[in-house]
Amino acid sequence: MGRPKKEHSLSRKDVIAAAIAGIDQDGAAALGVSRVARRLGIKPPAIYKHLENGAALQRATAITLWEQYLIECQQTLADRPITTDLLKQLGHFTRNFAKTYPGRYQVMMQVQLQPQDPEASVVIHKLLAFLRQALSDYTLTDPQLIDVMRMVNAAIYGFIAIEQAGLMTIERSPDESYEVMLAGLLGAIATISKDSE
Amino acid sequence: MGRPKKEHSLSRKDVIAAAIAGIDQDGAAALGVSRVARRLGIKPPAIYKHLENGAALQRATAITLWEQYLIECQQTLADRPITTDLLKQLGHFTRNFAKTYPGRYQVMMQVQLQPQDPEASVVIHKLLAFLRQALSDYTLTDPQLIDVMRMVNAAIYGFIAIEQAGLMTIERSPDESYEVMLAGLLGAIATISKDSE
DNA sequence: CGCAATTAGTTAATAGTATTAACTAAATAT
DNA sequence: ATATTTAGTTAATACTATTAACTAATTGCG
Repeated sequence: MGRPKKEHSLSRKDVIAAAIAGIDQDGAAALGVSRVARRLGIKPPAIYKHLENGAALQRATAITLWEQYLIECQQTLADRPITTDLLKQLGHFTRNFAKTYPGRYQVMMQVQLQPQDPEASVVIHKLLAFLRQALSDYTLTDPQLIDVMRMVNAAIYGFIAIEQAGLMTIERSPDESYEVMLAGLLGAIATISKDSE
Repeated sequence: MGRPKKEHSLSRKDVIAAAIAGIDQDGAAALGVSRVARRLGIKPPAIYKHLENGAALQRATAITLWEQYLIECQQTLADRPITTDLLKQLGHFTRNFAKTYPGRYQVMMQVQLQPQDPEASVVIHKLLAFLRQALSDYTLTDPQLIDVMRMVNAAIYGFIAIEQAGLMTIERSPDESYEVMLAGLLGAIATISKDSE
């Protein structure tokens, strides 16, 4: 038999949603053709009707995760008063996000997006726009902003990776340590910003 | 037949060396039980006589790569005059290393070392000692040094990942951009160092 | 020396993964 | 009503990791 029998068949979106649900339940390793198919109650080859192959499934899922992360981040920061600076709040949101959804965060950081892919390009530009807003205190050109995004993302990722690996050492609490790093990043941004004067 | 016939059998070191050779030739994906066994001319199960399982093979290989990276780095920086500051030179060496050995660098950054593992612990402490030397201009406590290593490693990794993914944008050359980021990191280190006064 | 234990392999089997090809039935569109 | 498209199927191929059972060569020892 070809199709099961009735009505509503699945879409690309459903596949990605199932992938994300799987990641939340079973970790980043659940992001594969077979695992996702099993969760949807279909056979693995059916996935190929919706996505080119396993790598495309990974990329599409990672892009969706970045989009959802950004939306959540914007909502969270919108509620809070604008007393402390936004970069620190962004840093804390991200660390929190990584703790709540370790699988999602791992996928976001490990799956390499392809800038040729228009979907990836769109979400990257959204992230840049948000970062510019969060850094409105600083004067940054577009390329400087990209430098900053790289550095911020990377530093936060590195911190979280080491923290989750249990590599944190005794003498200072991770919370404190994280504050110090975020402050350091602000120092770095100031340096970059000053450079252009 | 059990053993092939004669003399010299393989050691754990040989297995790891073969893994590294495979990574250099075919990329990080070559770091698997089957691929390494094929390269050694033995059957996959024989690998388990030298390493507990596939994950252990990955970790042991990553540790060896970090050790070799450190040795190369020390040699390279030892030759040069100490005119510019060492952190920048370390940054440039690392970016160069990643360009020369993309597979090795990917493995080093993606394989999570386990701090319980004494071998991993040893190499981490060696890296810290080297970084302290490179940052002798700054006054840093031990935990601050760890903060700095996190940040430096992560920022450089993020930069390189984005560069290798082709995500670099037009307006500024990657070289310039990298300089700016390293300068930013120095600013961050200064901030961290000042904090303790 | 000779025998036992260890070592480093083997083969065979299980189970999981991705992927392609050929097919089919339901839904859709002309 | 019929043809096409869609979303699935099954079957097959080809990898991957891992375990169990076995074996032959080497090593250690009385």
